[in-house]
Amino acid sequence: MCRTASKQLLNREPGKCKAGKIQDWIIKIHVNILERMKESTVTAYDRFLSMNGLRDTKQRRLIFETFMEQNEHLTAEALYHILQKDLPQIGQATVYRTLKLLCENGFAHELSLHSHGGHAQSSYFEPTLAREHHDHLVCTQCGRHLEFHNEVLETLQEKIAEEYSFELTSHTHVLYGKCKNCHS
Amino acid sequence: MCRTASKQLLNREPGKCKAGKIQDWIIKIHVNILERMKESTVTAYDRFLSMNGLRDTKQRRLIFETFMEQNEHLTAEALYHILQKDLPQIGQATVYRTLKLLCENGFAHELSLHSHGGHAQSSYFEPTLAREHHDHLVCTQCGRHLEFHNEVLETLQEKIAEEYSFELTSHTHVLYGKCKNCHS
DNA sequence: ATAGATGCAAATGGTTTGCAGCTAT
DNA sequence: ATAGCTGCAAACCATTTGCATCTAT
Repeated sequence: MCRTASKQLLNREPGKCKAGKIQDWIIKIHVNILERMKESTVTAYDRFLSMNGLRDTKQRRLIFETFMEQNEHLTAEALYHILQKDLPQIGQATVYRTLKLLCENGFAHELSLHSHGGHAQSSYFEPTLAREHHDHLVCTQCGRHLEFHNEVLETLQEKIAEEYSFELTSHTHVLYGKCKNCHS
Repeated sequence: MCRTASKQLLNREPGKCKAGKIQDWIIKIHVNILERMKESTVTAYDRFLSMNGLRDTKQRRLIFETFMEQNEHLTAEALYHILQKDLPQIGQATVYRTLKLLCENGFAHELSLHSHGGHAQSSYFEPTLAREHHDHLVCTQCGRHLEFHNEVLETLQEKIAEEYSFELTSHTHVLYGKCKNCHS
């Protein structure tokens, strides 16, 4: 049982044999890395504030921390509702202003996951943090969204940009369709 | 001179030699194909109207024709201004309504080329017509946009969708960066 | 003390909608 | 005749902004 390929490592119960121990280490290291990243993000945030003469206010700090804890993207409105639990008098404008600030400084980025125009539809925000870059699959029926990442695709994009002498800074890539549950 | 590679065919003056003649034919055929496509689009439009009990009004026809002549994507507003020259009393609402109708029925599609949220920014529309599918490169500095098409990328998207059991219907793929002129 | 941040309410602006009158069928 | 269209103006709605007030520095 302990001879199984490393591929299967992560499906095992920990501590059962040497492989189990290795798995424990891996998990420990992983958690550690995440912790460090979080720490360094907070540090980066502090440095960012002081370097730009921006004030460390109660609401700004709370928005930053609450937002960074999210591992799913969410709308400004949704974040606002979460924040209200901790600080009832917080204003929507402050949330929007702070989110914008975070986006402009690499702590967050904004996504438009709606397939097409219509009434203004709210955009989503996600923390840049420890998360790898990813793009999205959106179900046009139930609205569910999945994330995907494909290295070949990323490389391809860079090549295309190069071909047109573009200095690539970001991209939007959303695939729309019907998800497993929604196409009969 | 007539021995040049076919690659160079299109840069030559027509009718100078055999290759010139071939070029003339190619152009003729190409124009012909475009004509036919245009014709069949108009026919499809007529059929679409009658099959759905929709009326063939002056404004609807004009919007359709004017829009289909565009070979660059444009905003509803821009189209509205063009239309006003031919039919001054036309209303924005009619333009929006018709554009929506065209999108819903495969004659047009809508693009959001703005990198990120902010105030509602207008989306672009482009005729489906004879144009191949393409995606966009947008310069975040000067706003210029280029089109690109990459078959590998398209195939890759299909594979990704398949991997997640998604029935793909459309996608948004925009690369943002600085164009040749804008990055010093 | 004071530049900067906040909360409120009003403004924005692309797009949609209600409605009374118009027009293809 | 009548169901569908149109133009107008008002409504929508996510986001931004002006401003008086508050607060980190």
